[in-house]
Amino acid sequence: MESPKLALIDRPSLHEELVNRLRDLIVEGELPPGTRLNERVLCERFGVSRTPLREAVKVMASEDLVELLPNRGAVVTALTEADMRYLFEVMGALEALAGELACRRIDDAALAEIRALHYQMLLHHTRGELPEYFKCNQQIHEKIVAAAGNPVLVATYRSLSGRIRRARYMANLSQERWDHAVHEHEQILEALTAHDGARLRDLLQRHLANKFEVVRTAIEPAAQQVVAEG
Amino acid sequence: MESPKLALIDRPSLHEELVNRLRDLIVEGELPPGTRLNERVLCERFGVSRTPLREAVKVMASEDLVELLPNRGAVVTALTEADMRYLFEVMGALEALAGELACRRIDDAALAEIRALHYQMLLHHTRGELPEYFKCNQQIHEKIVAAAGNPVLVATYRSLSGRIRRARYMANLSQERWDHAVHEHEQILEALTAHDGARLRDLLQRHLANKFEVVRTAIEPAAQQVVAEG
DNA sequence: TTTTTGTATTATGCATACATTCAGCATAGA
DNA sequence: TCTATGCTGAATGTATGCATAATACAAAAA
Repeated sequence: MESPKLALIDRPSLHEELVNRLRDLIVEGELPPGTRLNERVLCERFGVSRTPLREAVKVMASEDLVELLPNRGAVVTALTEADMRYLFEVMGALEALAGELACRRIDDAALAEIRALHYQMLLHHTRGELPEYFKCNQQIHEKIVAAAGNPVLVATYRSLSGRIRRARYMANLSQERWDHAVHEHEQILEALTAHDGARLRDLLQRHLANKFEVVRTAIEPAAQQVVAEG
Repeated sequence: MESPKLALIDRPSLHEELVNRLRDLIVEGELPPGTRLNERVLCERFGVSRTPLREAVKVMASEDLVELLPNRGAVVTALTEADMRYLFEVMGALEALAGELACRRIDDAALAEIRALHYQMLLHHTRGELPEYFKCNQQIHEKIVAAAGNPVLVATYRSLSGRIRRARYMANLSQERWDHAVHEHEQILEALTAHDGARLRDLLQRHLANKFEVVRTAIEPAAQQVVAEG
């Protein structure tokens, strides 16, 4: 009698929980780039001691979410336009790979899920509900990556994606660009349905490149703000 | 008068140093997969207290070099054959991207460096010096990735590469496969010299796929050993 | 003999205390 | 008035202490 996996309670350790909480604070903009992470303040805020907090900060530093200044603690990483370009470049390659693999490996259930998300996204588009649109959009991309059936790919993608999600929150794209993005998603769904790996690869890579353009214009004012604060 | 960067002494913090040391121990096989990391033992070994050691372990866990068992510490991650395949799949995509970008962005100096490494590698091949060959090989791939001029790509590649380097150490490839790998490298250098991005992309991706086959056969006995220990 | 339960030991998780470094400010000298 | 130097406070880096969870072993019961 051994079916342990189901009953396993995985209570996340404190430092893991802190990584998540801190990541959220950064993504949601409560800790904008350049902010210094004061240990005492954060300890009081979360009601924990310094040890797990510091462990969390170190992990976040290894993920480039914060930067460690020797003897001066950690500051939230500020993404320059160049950094964004680098990130999108790599994510483009990862999504391209994901698309190609997904076309080979995806099953009908997963395809149906993505299709459902797609039409829900279309709805949000016609209603002009930008945040909900972004959410669906993000989920579709994650599902495609997941459909590739490669856990390393998923983890790598998620890590990079987490670093630009902050920029997504402030993205305010024009109606024209929005329409175009939706059109690209139509094509993406077509290619995936047809299991046309080569086409999906190209579509996703170009889609990412366009997305970068959107974000690029969006972060410019924010970048200036950071400079002003620094 | 502000040219500070040159004089900056960046003494790596203790936990960073520990990450490097521990990583080396894992890569060199002194801490084989499945080994439990006993904090007290490691603290005595490195002459540090538990705090920085624990920070290092948490960072390594976020890089999947070790696995955290709640209340039972960390164990060195055991790579299954499937894990290796996943890793090579993603690294193949990254190297493919690197190759394409490198053809566009590489300068003559970097190209000359890679060429020098290449011929040194050939020398080690003809002399049958496997470890030295691996070293040159690894450096060539890293240089190509670096030539792509994308720091995110470099960091991502390095992280994944670090996880399979252990397997490389025990790889014992046949003369036939070795000759073939060298031949592939000849073609890689050709494509890079010709700045033929599309070709280099294909070459690198196939090269990685072949490399996986080599490593795959190499890790089988090791995998069984892990099972026996567990 | 096998299984189960209780106890002791050990190691981890978290909290706290000590040491060191850095930044800010004030003061003294030019 | 401006600059440089020394001091003070505060925050980080490191070490250690305490509580708890897990493992191993032993003993008892089936």
